[in-house]
Amino acid sequence: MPVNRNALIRYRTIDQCLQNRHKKWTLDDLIDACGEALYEYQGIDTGVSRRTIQADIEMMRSNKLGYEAPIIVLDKKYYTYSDKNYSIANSPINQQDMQVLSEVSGLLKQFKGFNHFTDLNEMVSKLEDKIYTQKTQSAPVIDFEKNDNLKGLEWIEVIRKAIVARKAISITYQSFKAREASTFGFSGYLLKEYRNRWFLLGVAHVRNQPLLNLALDRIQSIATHEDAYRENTSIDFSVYYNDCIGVTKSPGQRDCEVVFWVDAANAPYVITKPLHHTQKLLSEDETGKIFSIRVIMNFELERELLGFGSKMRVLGPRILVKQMKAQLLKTLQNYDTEGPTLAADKLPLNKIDS
DNA sequence: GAGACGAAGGTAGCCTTGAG
DNA sequence: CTCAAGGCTACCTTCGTCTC
Repeated sequence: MPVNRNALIRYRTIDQCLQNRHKKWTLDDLIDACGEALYEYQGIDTGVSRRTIQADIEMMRSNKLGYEAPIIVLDKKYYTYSDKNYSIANSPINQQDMQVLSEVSGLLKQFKGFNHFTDLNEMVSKLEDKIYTQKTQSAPVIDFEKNDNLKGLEWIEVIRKAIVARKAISITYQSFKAREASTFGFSGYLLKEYRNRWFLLGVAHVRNQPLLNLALDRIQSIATHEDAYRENTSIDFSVYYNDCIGVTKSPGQRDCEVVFWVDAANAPYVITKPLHHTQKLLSEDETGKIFSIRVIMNFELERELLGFGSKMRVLGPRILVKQMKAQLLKTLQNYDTEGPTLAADKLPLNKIDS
């Protein structure tokens, strides 16, 4: 909504007049006050018409500028605010913005409960907390895990725009394994967050290239690309990650039943925060509980399970048990045998050591 | 950089409506 | 009858774009 400078001067003047409750303000008083203000700030000495001030009051009363000023007329001629604390200058962000945020928050709420929209729950809570903070000017009451220093966050917006506009992009990328960065055309389909790290799924413009998963922190630059966007015709991303923990997944990989035991003290953590939405409780006794999940075997699954250390034992499938054993043996060896060390004077001094 | 031009938006004036 | 509110429209101003 375009508002010119003169109009803003008039709104502020009317606001200041109506805040001064020692004087009774008629329409003519407001016209005079606005005329004076325009002369003072803009050198305009032609005054301002009755109709213009009426329109200004109407505009201030409306929500078009987010003011919704409670202007009332007493005794058929005296203008005042019904709320003596009201001022158009009080809004930390304008009320229209607030309303838009509230509406968006309400809209996102509708998606709560759908599995593939679970990420939105978090966003809605963040949004609501932000809005609450703006409304009350108090400190946030929800603190979310975040890592502002994470590399690659700057690419999120440019990638999101490219996906929405269905435009191919040119990405310069260097994986942790690669010695040198390479540049290629890319059609992005999905931005995905896992454990505070962002990934981009799509296809590189190389012949017969399968679906590729790029970590945003390894992207060095993004530019526009002349190639036509390659549409995603085969993958339904709303269910693509349903059989998987994390983001690592190769095409054609089949899920399997992973069975694991968790000790009695830690089982409640697994019950209240399931490793996967397919998690089932198979059996329990006083020592612990046995669960199963149906997922594909990948790096993230292994890492998740290893994270429980001695509190968990994988029971199946056999190949995973073997892998876990091998990893844990290697972990033990890392502590037992001669390995990398840090000179004593470089070690941080912790109270707990002394 | 200056001037011409058109589009968009702002303002004024006239008018009607409706409440008290 | 008075006055606030608001619809309609002509005119004015401002701003961006184009051309020289």
